[in-house]
Amino acid sequence: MSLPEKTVERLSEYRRTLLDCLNQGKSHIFSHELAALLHNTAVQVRRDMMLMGFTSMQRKGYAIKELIEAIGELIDTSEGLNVAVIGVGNLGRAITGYFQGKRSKLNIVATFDIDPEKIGRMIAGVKCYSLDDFPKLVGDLQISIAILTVPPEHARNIADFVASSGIKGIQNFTTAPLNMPPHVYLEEYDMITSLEKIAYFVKNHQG
Amino acid sequence: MSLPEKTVERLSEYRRTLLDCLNQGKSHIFSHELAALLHNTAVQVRRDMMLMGFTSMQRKGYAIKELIEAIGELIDTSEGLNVAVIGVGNLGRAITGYFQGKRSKLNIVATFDIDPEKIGRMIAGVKCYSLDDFPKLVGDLQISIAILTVPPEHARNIADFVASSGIKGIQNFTTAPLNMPPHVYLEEYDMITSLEKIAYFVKNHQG
DNA sequence: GATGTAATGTTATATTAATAACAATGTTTA
DNA sequence: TAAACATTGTTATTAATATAACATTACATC
Ligand SMILES: NC(=O)c1ccc[n+]([C@@H]2O[C@H](COP(=O)([O-])OP(=O)(O)OC[C@H]3O[C@@H](n4cnc5c(N)ncnc54)[C@H](O)[C@@H]3O)[C@@H](O)[C@H]2O)c1
Ligand SMILES: NC(=O)c1ccc[n+]([C@@H]2O[C@H](COP(=O)([O-])OP(=O)(O)OC[C@H]3O[C@@H](n4cnc5c(N)ncnc54)[C@H](O)[C@@H]3O)[C@@H](O)[C@H]2O)c1
Repeated sequence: MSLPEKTVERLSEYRRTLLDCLNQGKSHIFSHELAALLHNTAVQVRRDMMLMGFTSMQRKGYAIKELIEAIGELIDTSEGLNVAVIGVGNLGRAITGYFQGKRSKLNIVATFDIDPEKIGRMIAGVKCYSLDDFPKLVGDLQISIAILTVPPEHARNIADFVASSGIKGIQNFTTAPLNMPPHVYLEEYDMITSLEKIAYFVKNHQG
Repeated sequence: MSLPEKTVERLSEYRRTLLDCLNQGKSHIFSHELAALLHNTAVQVRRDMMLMGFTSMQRKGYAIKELIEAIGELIDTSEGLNVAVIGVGNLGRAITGYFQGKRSKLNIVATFDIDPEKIGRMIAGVKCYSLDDFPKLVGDLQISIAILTVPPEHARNIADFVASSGIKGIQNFTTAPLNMPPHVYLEEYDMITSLEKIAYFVKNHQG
């Protein structure tokens, strides 16, 4: 009953692009226009619209404002989702800083570390807590998503700990593959692998 | 003729895991052992082995050292591939710093920016050049892959510029979707989209 | 009002990837 | 040596995703 993963990804991208269009004063957009802005195809756009049950003004294209709202209905929760960053090193700091200032329904409300130098301080605009306080703060701050940017050798233990504290989703930037229970939605991004894949296809000159 | 993308990704992960195994003194590994370390299945491992044409010691498992080398044959080039980071902000610095110290066949040999404060200095251990010098340095330093971490509003122009200078692969961390000619292998990772996807599946409680 | 057209919504097909099925092979043990 | 077993390599099936095909709609124009 839920949308395909790839469609959800595209909806997120559609929305961001549509917000730009709205700011430029556009009120409607054709499937092929949106497709061109995102380097995919008009058919794909229309198919995604169909899957989410959104229907156009016949012959006028899709109403941008309404579409943005419809995507929001699917992706956002009314109060927003609170996010924690675990491990405030170089990457964790970059991510935390990046999200500050972006007003969205995803708010980084806390960071966690074990380095006493960092605990208690504001890091990239967000308070850093001891990881020991995580279970308590999950409840207090209504945290539902954790971004994992700790050293890879600790990733598994920390992920298990975090998951057992009631988190619903994890974004793992560590190179250590995780194994989560089914009630925790896990998304992994392995930067090294991603680059090595590029290397492979560059080497085997796919073009 | 070339391997499926997903297989290439897994090969990279296999190799990293296998290196750990080798360090622990293991010489052979069964498909189900490797699978368990990576939370995928033995069948998937064997199928990948088949696709890359690697064959086991019957009943003894796969020879780890040889397998690592075989994966290297596919992914690495003998001299290694040189990489540039374009846009040395928070994310670019984190990535550059991360790759320093990792000895691998992927070397970040230069960074580029337009901020005069940064140009000419060492940033995260690598010299920062003016983007204007990029076409020249691509040749001098044999750069074949660019990591794009510039502000999204400039991403398209810079990507076009970089591609026209002879780069073979681009890793785009910008939220701006790119459109590259077929001889440039493009990999995009959109962190916002990735998180919004988690939000969607958390909200729709897939577990 | 018929005709052409530009766009949509939906069904059908093709591609890609994951999973399952299973025969073949070597190993151990009786 | 035969039977039981563990493990592999490969082929077959299923699932997920993207692409294509096409009938339908609304409107413009003659
Ligand atoms: N920096 C990058 O661009 C990059 C690229 C690819 C992968 N990664 C991965 O991201 C992770 C973080 O990378 P980084 O460069 O930020 O590393 P880092 O060393 O700068 O940061 C790690 C942080 O985690 C903290 N930490 C250590 N143990 C902890 C624990 N038990 N609980 C909570 N916090 C703990 C450390 O105090 C430190 O602040 C690593 O797993 C790395 O493999 C990073
Ligand atoms: N920081 C993150 O964790 C994060 C997360 C998601 C996406 N991103 C994306 O990554 C990109 C970089 O993010 P950041 O947080 O590092 O931003 P940042 O502002 O810290 O860094 C941007 C850098 O690009 C340089 N720059 C600007 N114009 C340039 C040009 N024309 N040529 C070369 N360099 C130029 C700036 O001088 C600066 O050093 C952005 O597109 C952002 O959307 C970052």
